[in-house]
Amino acid sequence: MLELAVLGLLHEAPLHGYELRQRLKATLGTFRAFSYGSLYPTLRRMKDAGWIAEDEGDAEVVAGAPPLTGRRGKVVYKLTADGKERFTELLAEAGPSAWEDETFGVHFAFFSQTDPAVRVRILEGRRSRLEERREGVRSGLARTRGRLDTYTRQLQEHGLESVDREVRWLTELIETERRQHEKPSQHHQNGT
Amino acid sequence: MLELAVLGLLHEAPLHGYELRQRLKATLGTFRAFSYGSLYPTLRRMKDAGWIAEDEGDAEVVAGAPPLTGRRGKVVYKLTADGKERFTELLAEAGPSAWEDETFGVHFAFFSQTDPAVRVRILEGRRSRLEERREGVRSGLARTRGRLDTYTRQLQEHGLESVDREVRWLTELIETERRQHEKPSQHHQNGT
DNA sequence: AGCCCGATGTATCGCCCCGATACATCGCCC
DNA sequence: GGGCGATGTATCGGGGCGATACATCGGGCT
Repeated sequence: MLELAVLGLLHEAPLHGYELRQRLKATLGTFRAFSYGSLYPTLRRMKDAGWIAEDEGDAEVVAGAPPLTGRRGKVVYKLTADGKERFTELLAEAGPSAWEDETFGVHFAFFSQTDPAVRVRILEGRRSRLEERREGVRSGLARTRGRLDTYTRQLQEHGLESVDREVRWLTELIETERRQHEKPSQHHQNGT
Repeated sequence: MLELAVLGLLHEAPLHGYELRQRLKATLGTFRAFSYGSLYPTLRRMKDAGWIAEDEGDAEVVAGAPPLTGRRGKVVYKLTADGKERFTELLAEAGPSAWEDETFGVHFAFFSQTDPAVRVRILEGRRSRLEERREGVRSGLARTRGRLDTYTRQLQEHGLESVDREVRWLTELIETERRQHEKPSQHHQNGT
């Protein structure tokens, strides 16, 4: 997951760890943060795998700064060719894991780099996943009607509404996608 | 976390692992599941710590079933005295960790066993945590206005609305709590 | 009668991520 | 000249998750 996010951010510009984290927060918004405790090890893993590389050569971007005594300084990372390939690969995969809570958000954040058909696939997958969950909670609520204390019931209902809200959001997004999808070719409606 | 949840569920009745998981899903609703991969190790840890104990003696509840050749059978767990104490302790703590996403839900699920004053503390803590987050995202959105691509912006806005919705939910709950809090003794109504 | 399958049931393993913590420097204000 | 908050890199322990393995039970299908 973090791997995909890092790939996506570095795809736009080289960054160092700290900045990467800021961008992560800004890009993913409310639903995910990724601590340094995950970021740095991931960066190391990705470097070892060859997806990213240190970009020490461009350190002169900060040349206006003082001589830097013995200091380690920032480590700027950039995507390698393999990394770009890997990014494309991950974006195109879009398996069932992509409709999981956390994963979905990361995929969504990089939708502008994603193939339109894949976008729709992910949105629909996410939606049906949520619909299943909604049904599960609904039937559970119906089955235990009355036997639940106030707080538990309220928790369930609040969750239910949240899920429902996201389903409606996804539906809107899917419709928008389809509308834009129609332009390249002619109008043609498809079934399931 | 799981520890608190298990304590809470066993506080009502002895259960075995599988059933515990079902209850977990039914009680926590949409926001958390807890896999067996966490449950069983936790059960072991808690047993070692002395909070829970195997309740093999009551295995006769299923006495109607066949002789059970050499089968291991269900392992039913129940709370020990220490476990009950621990549960009460955890419920009363309600430190800042209790307003974190995952933790809050678990605490909330057992609100009916929680001291009213603590309930309000948790709800308010949770609310201010969310308000901070909301402000962060809001200012971030304002700062990067326009420079964001459609999808990233939409993700942020959706998240923002979700947070806002939960804040309103919490506010309602807090008001309800306060109203009930006002007549701790007897018939003495007329509120704010 | 024979068979498969899905629900019930316990358990482990490797991986990922988080929070806490440590340490160092920078720029700035007082 | 001192402190302090932001910037910056890094590690560690622990908890949770998904995948997986294995076993039994009840029921339905043929």
